[in-house]
Amino acid sequence: MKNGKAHTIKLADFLPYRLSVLSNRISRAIEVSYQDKFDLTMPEWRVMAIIADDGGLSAGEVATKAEMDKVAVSRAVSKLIDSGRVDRQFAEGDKRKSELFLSDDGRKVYEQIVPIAKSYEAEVLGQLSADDQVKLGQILRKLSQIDLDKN
Amino acid sequence: MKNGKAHTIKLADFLPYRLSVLSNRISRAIEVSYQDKFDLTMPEWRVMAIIADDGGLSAGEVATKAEMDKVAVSRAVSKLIDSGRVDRQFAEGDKRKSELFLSDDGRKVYEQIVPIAKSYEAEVLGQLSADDQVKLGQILRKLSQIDLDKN
DNA sequence: TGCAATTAGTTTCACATGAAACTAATATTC
DNA sequence: GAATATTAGTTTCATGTGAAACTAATTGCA
Repeated sequence: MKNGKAHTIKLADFLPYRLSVLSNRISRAIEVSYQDKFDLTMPEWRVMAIIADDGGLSAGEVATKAEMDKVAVSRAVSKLIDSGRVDRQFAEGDKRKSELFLSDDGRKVYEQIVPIAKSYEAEVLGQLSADDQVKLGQILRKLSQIDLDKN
Repeated sequence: MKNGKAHTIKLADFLPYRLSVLSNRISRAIEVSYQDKFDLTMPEWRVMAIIADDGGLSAGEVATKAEMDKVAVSRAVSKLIDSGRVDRQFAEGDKRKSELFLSDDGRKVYEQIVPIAKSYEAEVLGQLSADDQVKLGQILRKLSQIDLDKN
């Protein structure tokens, strides 16, 4: 996985590009499967998935957990509230802070999308041996610790 | 790397999500490093990288090689021509078909970005042992063969 | 206790992008 | 040779998103 010359690059061998193309292809396929059916974008899906796992989170906490920009979370939450899939209260101790929950509708949609999403994941993982699946998990865990800020 | 219950999902363990977050973080870091400095977007960079490797390609061929949408390639090419980094001719045998080349300016920009991009790649790969780097390459190659269209 | 700094989340503006429709050129068929 | 289908690439329109600025509420400090 080495790129030869110092001043040329082969995108096909460039790790960031390969990761990006693969990831986009997988994510896009999953998104296409639910976006029309449920009138739901990927940011909205991710917010729902975080809230389903842990009701009562603030928008800021969702942003942190989902590794999403707070603006994106804010927009997704607004749309989810408008569509009746998420309910919002404000914390008693801090009126700025929202507390987000899936509504009944939201949970129904969530529970319908989960098996779809999982079947895609299974299909992807099905390309790999059990050993390679474990290995991939380990590698992704290591890589996800990286801090690439160059300040 | 298994998600337990059939109707719930933990994003943190969901492979497509993990790939997406990791990939976006890496790609974003690289993009930030050149976009202001060179007034260049990621689609433009990718087009340049493909053309640098193989001058005289058509826009359609670039789209195929870069796994990019033809509209995105068209837009990137237009901007690269406007900024004087790419030259375009049209094929003698087919006036619809463009033939794209990096200009001198384009090649200079390209040669400045390549080491930056490679240093990010090296930093990412530096998180892994040599064995794991090889393994990751194998796994990505396998996964990239997947066809997720569900028609 | 009042004021400045900080925080939680929202909105604005400009630009990017997805989807569809379009133009011009070529290939195919009759 | 003409008409139709297809291809290469572009443009239009609507929506999403990045960056910055904003509002309201809370915290910290003098």
